[in-house]
Amino acid sequence: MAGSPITRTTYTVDSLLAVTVEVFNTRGYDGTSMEDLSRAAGISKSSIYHHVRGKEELLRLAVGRALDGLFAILDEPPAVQGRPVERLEHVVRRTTEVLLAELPYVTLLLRVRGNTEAEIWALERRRDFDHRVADLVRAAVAEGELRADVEPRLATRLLFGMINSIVEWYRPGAGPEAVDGIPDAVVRLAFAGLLA
Amino acid sequence: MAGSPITRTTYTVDSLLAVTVEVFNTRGYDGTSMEDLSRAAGISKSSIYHHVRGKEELLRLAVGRALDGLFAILDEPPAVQGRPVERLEHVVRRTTEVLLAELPYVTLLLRVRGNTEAEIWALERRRDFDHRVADLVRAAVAEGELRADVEPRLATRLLFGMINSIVEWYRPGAGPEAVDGIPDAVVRLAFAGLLA
DNA sequence: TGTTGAGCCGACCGATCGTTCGGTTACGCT
DNA sequence: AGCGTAACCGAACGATCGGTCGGCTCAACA
Repeated sequence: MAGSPITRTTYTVDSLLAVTVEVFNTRGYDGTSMEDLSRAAGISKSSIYHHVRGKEELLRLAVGRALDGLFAILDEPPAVQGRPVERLEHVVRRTTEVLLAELPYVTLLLRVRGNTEAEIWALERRRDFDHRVADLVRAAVAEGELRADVEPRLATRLLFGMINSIVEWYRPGAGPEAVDGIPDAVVRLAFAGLLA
Repeated sequence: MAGSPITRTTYTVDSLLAVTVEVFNTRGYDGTSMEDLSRAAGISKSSIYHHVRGKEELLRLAVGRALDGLFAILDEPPAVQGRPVERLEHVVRRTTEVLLAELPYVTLLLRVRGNTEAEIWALERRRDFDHRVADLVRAAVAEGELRADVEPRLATRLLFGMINSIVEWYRPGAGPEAVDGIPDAVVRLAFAGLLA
């Protein structure tokens, strides 16, 4: 009932967004001009305005997609039932997986600083996500499952700082097997540390 | 032989740089106009060009300062002698301390993406730093002091991703005692993990 | 006290910014 | 075949960009 089964040469909002996010991530949002986008998309600058209201809407759509993926994790069954430490491990592993699956969108999300209205909205949703994870860490500490000599809020920040830093260096390419090792490594280092 | 001992109301390159870096960090480098800088510094736009060649030189000076602080760590005695795992722990702790001490400059450094010449130069120096730390991790693994089931390069990236993420949330204010806890927490989580 | 230059200024430059607008093309539907 | 409109275009808009220029001010010094 949707798109034609034949060749598709025209842009949808989604396919335009995919091109846009790549440019945003390499040039930076402020460093990207609408002409940069038009050149990357292969259509004229003014044609972009046929699909979206403007530059900031492209940003809002992109970070919204990343946030939707991350928040969906918190509603997955293993994230809402069981021992807190196991729920936390699930969230940690799945967050890493979603970050890798939606890499360009999450990358853009993590670079938002809050200068425009869309960015402030994204920061608020991110903070909400962080708070819900911090609650999980607190619960695990209360159960005696996690060390109590590091503040839960601080531990949460460092933990997700580690996960989020993946966007700084990971580039897909080799194959799907390269991805699989990363969530495991994250969970191991996060819970058991570097020491042998 | 240097500056007059009396009141100083005029700008030096350093004091101008301090103002500049704050603006760069809140607005972003591309999002900061020279008029933004002139407004924050309280002098006219053209006066800035009396102190520096232009916008990019301000960026180069700022990230250079951050890099100098980080590289100095690798030359400290505890970083060059002793068991690899102890040398690594020293580098981890000191990197966290330098990051906190030079917070605005390191923050700016970590946001560089490599679009201008100054940014490419900064990225190259960062990569050099990372490689030297990764060598340390490899040495510790070879000695059997660190777990061997996570690739040294990956472990290094995640470890320093955790440290570097501090710039995303830490804001000085409360007092010096708030800072002291962070390097300890980083070392504990990095080497021993979250588990109780 | 006359001179010098560091420090600063307003006015202005060409280029580029995000956006708008009127108009053209070509495909889907009847 | 003919119509409607999604998709696209070139040209231009005012605003703002980073940077330049000639000149002003005033403290330091000979």
